[in-house]
Amino acid sequence: MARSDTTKKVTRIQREKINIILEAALDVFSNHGFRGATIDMIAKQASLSKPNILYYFDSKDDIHSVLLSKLLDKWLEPLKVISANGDPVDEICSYVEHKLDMARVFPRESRLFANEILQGAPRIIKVLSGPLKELADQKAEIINSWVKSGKIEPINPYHLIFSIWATTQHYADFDVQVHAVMGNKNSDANFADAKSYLKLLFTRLLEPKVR
Amino acid sequence: MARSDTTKKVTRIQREKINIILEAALDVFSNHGFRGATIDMIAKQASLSKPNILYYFDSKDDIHSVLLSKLLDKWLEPLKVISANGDPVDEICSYVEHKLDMARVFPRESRLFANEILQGAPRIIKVLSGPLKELADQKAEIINSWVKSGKIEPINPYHLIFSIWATTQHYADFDVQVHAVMGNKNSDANFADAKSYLKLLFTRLLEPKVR
DNA sequence: TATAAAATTTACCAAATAGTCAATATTTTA
DNA sequence: TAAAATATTGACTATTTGGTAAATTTTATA
Repeated sequence: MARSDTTKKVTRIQREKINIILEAALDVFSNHGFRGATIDMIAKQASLSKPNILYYFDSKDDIHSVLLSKLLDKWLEPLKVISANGDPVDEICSYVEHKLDMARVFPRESRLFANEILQGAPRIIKVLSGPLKELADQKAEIINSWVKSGKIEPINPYHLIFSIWATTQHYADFDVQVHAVMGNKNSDANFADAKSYLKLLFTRLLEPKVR
Repeated sequence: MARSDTTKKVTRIQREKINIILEAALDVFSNHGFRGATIDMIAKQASLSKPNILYYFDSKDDIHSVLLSKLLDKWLEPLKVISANGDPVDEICSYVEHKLDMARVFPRESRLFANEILQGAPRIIKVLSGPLKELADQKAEIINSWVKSGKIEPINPYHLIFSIWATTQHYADFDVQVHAVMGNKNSDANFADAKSYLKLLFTRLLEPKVR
């Protein structure tokens, strides 16, 4: 059991070192995947010794789980914000914007998540088919109600959600490819372009046509 | 050097075993990533002994490179088909359809590619910034010409391409998440729904508006 | 400031894993 | 069918890696 797990109060050093380790581990896990990462790599990145890392965390798995569970809250949050009351196209576009900002600001978290899903999501499959599914179901219902009331064009709400996830996370998960294709262009300008493109994409899809 | 590398002619057994090994390796690499895969796993999947695998391939890296280079041809091909002469919306929709079919029929290849990109594309970065970029540039030019001639609405062609890649490959790379959210629904029906959704998405984006 | 608690390190171990090699078995061919 | 070429395997090595234990150093506290 790691030192920090005891019921005793957390010291200043524990707080600091745990943060340093998690920060380093996020770097390493997001760039190499779980199996590609080693405790030594994390230790080097954190400028700590390997046994010192294992003084704060039980195991490599332990560090990874802590990162994943911290991530999940952050990851599901933007979807929760979608409200049945707002203007449908605005609500969806805000969601797209929010998700793209996350990809820009938290690319490591996005890749950590992508790595986990790609390997079959062994550690978070229950969250996916539990809380995530419930949240998606709930928002799909809202979207369906917008369709029924004619506020947006008829679409499959689940595939709408998937396409938002896919297009936004792409800029974090596949950024190497994006940069290779776009050349050495300014990354911020690139994100700005992506944002207006995606807002257009989803606006055109949803905006009710004049009949 | 692997037996099969010599200049002598390839025997029946070599041809068969190499295929068996590559097939098994595709399974293992696509599900576990390069570092997560072991030669023992590939050997077990192929029903061969580990030294026997290494009789046909120099190393784990060697197997992986062969898979990657086989994949790249297949992966770039659909984009090549886009022609300046066809109807723009049809051309793009055919491409979307083609890419989605690839995700359905070759999910392992898609995940192999995704794994490689996620880890920074160390082995294929040159292909991305070389042939892939050139191909994308070429097709972007075609798309721009469509915009100029008013055949499609103005959009950034690179982000259009990215969004097609992202939305189609999502169904292979993130299929665990897709299935978790969609429940135990029939996978074929799911792909059919995705296809009509995506065709709608890109048609609405591109179709010139009546003015 | 002396003592207790916390933090860190050095030196390990055991398991996993990539890859080798020589011996053996099988297949092809002259 | 005998010899040559090819294919397969068991036993092995070296390295990497997750993790441990005990000794030492640093920090907090009475």
